[in-house]
Amino acid sequence: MLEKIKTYQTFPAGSPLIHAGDDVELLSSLVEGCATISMTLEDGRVQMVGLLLPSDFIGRPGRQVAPYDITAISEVTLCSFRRRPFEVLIAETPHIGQRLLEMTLDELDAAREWMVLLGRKTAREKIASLMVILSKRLSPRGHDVHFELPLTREAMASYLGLTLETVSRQITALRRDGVIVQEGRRGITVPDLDRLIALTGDDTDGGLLA
Amino acid sequence: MLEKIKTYQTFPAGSPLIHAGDDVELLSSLVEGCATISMTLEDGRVQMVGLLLPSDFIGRPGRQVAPYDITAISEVTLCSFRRRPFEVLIAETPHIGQRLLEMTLDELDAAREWMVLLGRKTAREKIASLMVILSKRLSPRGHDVHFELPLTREAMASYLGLTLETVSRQITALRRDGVIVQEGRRGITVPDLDRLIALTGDDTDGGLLA
DNA sequence: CGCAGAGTTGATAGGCTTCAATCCTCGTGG
DNA sequence: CCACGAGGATTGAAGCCTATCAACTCTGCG
Repeated sequence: MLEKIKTYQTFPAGSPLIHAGDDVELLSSLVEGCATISMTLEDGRVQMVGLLLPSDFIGRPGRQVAPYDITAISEVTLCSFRRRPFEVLIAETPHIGQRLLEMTLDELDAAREWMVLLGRKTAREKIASLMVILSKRLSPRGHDVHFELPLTREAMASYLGLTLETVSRQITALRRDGVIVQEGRRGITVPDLDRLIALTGDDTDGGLLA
Repeated sequence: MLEKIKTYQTFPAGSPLIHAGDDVELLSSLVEGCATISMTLEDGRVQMVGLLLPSDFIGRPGRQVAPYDITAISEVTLCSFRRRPFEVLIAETPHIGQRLLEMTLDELDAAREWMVLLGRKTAREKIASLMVILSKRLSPRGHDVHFELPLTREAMASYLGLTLETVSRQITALRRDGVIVQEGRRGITVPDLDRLIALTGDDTDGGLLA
């Protein structure tokens, strides 16, 4: 049934997909590429509050107005549904509603983990944490841990609550210490993931690190 | 039907209500008092990731293991339901599921707004933001803006990603500037709420400030 | 009265930001 | 084919905000 109302769209890198305050008529699933969720203060300071990778969902059933800016940072393909038919579908199929609640709870957990990072971690720990997150989401299973950074230094800074200079310095430091190996500007290999994880400052038992 | 499975319980200030990693058998609604949601790093640094005030919900349907510590910071009264019957109720009444999704989305929005605070705001802006939040939730409507701080300086520091000394200094500074008036250690009056809001750094148009 | 916990205030230090200059890298066009 | 340009990234120096360490004050209560 979803088949009937879905459409695919592709946007170039840098496209604003949604602007805070807009009326949102389309709910989407990110099929390919990478986008960011961000908020801006009065004087222009920006904080990224979410990173969207393939399989992530964009938009909220039951909410007309977008609370955040969403921007493509690589070429992005979306699979979109019009709001109304989708909301009807949810109302009729409790199972989908439950799944949506599950996803929202996961997002909430991720947001809270990120609050700990923003509030209490050092620059070094922040960078290590980001690398671990990206390793888990982008590195193919089973192989050596390797991935391409989908973010510029500026975007990383925005996500981590740092400046781009500090991000650059800390990445340089991690490379000097042999914790990561760089291939070109964006390629990252992690020779020993446990060593990287040890630098995140996270409590290694307490449940959340699934 | 909820009537049949609900029980009331009261806990003294300081009680740990839930410890991260625990199996949670009871879902609750906070009836009276104030509690905090917090996470702890390896070496003991603590970040509060949520503040629970009357009418807030504790626990997640469908999630057995608690991801956070929840602690009473004043005497607290909970209205609790056993997990199973409550989950059955949700499955049978889509309306409740929708309400739960609504509440979770609200929490997510609050968490993301807090990420901006933690990542980008100055100490001054953080304190001002907290005061505004507490004004909105604790000050009786229609009167002058006045409330009692439910948090110690340390708890505020934990919530704001600061130290308690910095919190104390900034509160002193706000009082010196006449933005707030203190009555005793905990009483706060805000003579001009707009002036306080102007100090939060928040963008005053873009949607989220409902 | 005196103690304990919460809060305030002061001095110092450190980590990150800011400002600035330079270096890469890659795509473009002469 | 290679020089050139522009945006991204790195590196350096200086300064500021907040943390840290420490002493002291206030308040309520046994």
